[in-house]
Amino acid sequence: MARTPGVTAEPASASWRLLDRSFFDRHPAEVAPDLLGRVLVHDSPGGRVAVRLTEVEAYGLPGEDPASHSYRGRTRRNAVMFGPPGHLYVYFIYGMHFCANLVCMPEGSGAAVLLRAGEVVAGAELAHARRTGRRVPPGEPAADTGTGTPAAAPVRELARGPARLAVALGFAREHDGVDCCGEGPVRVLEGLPPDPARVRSGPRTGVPNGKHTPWRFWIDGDPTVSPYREHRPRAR
DNA sequence: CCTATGATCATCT
DNA sequence: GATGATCATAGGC
Repeated sequence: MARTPGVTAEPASASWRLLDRSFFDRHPAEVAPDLLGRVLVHDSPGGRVAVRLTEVEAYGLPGEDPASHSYRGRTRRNAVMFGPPGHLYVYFIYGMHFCANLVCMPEGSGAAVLLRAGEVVAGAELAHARRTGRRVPPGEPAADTGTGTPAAAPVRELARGPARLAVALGFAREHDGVDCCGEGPVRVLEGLPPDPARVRSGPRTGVPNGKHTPWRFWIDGDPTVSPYREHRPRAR
C-alpha cells in the first residue's frame, strides 16, 4: 500500500502489481474481459487518479471487424493501434470528446480494447475538478448546485462512459501512444478481477451492425457501467 | 425514469 | 462533404 499511496478504496486483497506487456499480446476479445477489475492509474502534475475498469469493448483486426478503426488499415489516426501492445490509443471524436483504448496483439496487428467505464478509486476530487473545468481547492467541496450539472456529478458518474473516463483520467491528444507497461505515469495494475460469474458480454454500444459481435464486456450489477445504446444514424 | 436534440471538428472519402 | 466507439440538457411521464 505504501508503494501506491492514494489508492485506498480497493479491498486489501487487490494486487498493485503491474500487468506486463504479454498480458496485452492477445486477441482483444480475450484481453477485454480479463481487463475487468484491473486498475488504470495516471499520475499527472495535478495528482493521481485511478479507475477500476467495469466495462470494456474489444475492437478487432483489419478486415476482421468493420466497427474497428483499424478495419481499413493503418491511417494517421489509428497508427498507435498498429504499434506494440500495452500502449494507449487515444482518439478525438464528435468534435469534443476523447476516448482511450489499450493496444492488443503483436506490433503491426491493429487491435485494441476501448475503455468504456470504471469506478474512480483514487483521486475523485481531481477527477471531479477535471469534469467541471474548475479548480477545487483541497478540502473544499465543489461549489455545485442544480441537479444534473457536471458539477453535481456523483463519484459513480465520473468515469461512466468512455469520454467521461478519459476526462477523469486526464487523457487527451498528448496521451496517444503512451506506454502503460513501464514505470511511466500511466500504469495498469492487476487489481482484483471480479467473480467470473459476474462478467457479462453483449453487443457493443453505438456501433452499426454490432449485434453480431458480442464484444462488450461488463461487470453485472456494477453501478458505474454505462447504459447500452443502439446505433442511430444522426439527422443532418 | 425515459427519449430527443444540438454541440462541434478531425478524419477519411 | 459526410460521418462519428459521445455527452449534457430539456422536457415528458
